[in-house]
Amino acid sequence: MNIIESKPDTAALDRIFAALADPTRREILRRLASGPAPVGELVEPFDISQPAVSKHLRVLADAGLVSREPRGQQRLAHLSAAPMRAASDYLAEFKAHWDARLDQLGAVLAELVSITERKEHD
Amino acid sequence: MNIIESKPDTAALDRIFAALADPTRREILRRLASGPAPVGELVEPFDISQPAVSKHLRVLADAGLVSREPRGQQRLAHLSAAPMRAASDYLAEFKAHWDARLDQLGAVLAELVSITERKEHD
DNA sequence: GATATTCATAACTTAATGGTTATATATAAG
DNA sequence: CTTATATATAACCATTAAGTTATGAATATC
Repeated sequence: MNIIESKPDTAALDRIFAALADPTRREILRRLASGPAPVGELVEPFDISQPAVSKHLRVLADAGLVSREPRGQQRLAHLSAAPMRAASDYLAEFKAHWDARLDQLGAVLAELVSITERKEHD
Repeated sequence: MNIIESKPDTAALDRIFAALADPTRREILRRLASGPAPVGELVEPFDISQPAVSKHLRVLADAGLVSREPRGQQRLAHLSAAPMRAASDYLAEFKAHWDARLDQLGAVLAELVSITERKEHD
């Protein structure tokens, strides 16, 4: 079986979605999108302790969403967005359904067209 | 502020991602993608109790991912995928980062910068 | 080498999650 | 009207999660 096309094992999706379910972690990811940062810098914007941020970073790293790079006495966190693709691919399976209202709209339009056509045939 | 373009409040994203973080719930959603189903039918494929499934359905409903329709003595669960769009939109912010080649390029550039800086300090 | 800085880890608390069994409620069927 | 079926809810248990404070380990600085 082709690794490239294989579906991600569900445990990986578990970790990715769980990591994304926390607003602090999403903020951290957003910050990292603009470049790597040491832990201290990631603590600043939040009203939580440094160990709390370190724990969030561990959750993100376990999900594969950040990598760590020792840099002197600090440890830079890098965004590693690749696993998000698995999450995005999962959601894409439902795209057809979240356009359902468009489908409904389509039905309404079809009905209107139908009515219009009937009128035209009067 | 335009409701249509407003970003989803973070609590909504919390619930959506958390709902998606459980493999049983993802299986339920996949089943519902092929049409509404009563609770009993959703229990069958799993080795867990009916109340457990009812609780999963409540989590999914709280996230807006399923709606319930009483139908006689059963309660049909319908997929309601619209909120997934918010999750998908969130992930889309990172698309530029999850391309593997861009990641590698980024790493290479970082390395070059690192080397350059070291040289500058010589 | 002593001290400061940066971060991780340990130990703990509280709350949330996912499961269970037992039971209640509502509708359907006899 | 009684009984069966479908589902929800309650009460409980074990595990995980998110936070805390205290402390340890590694690196930088004086």
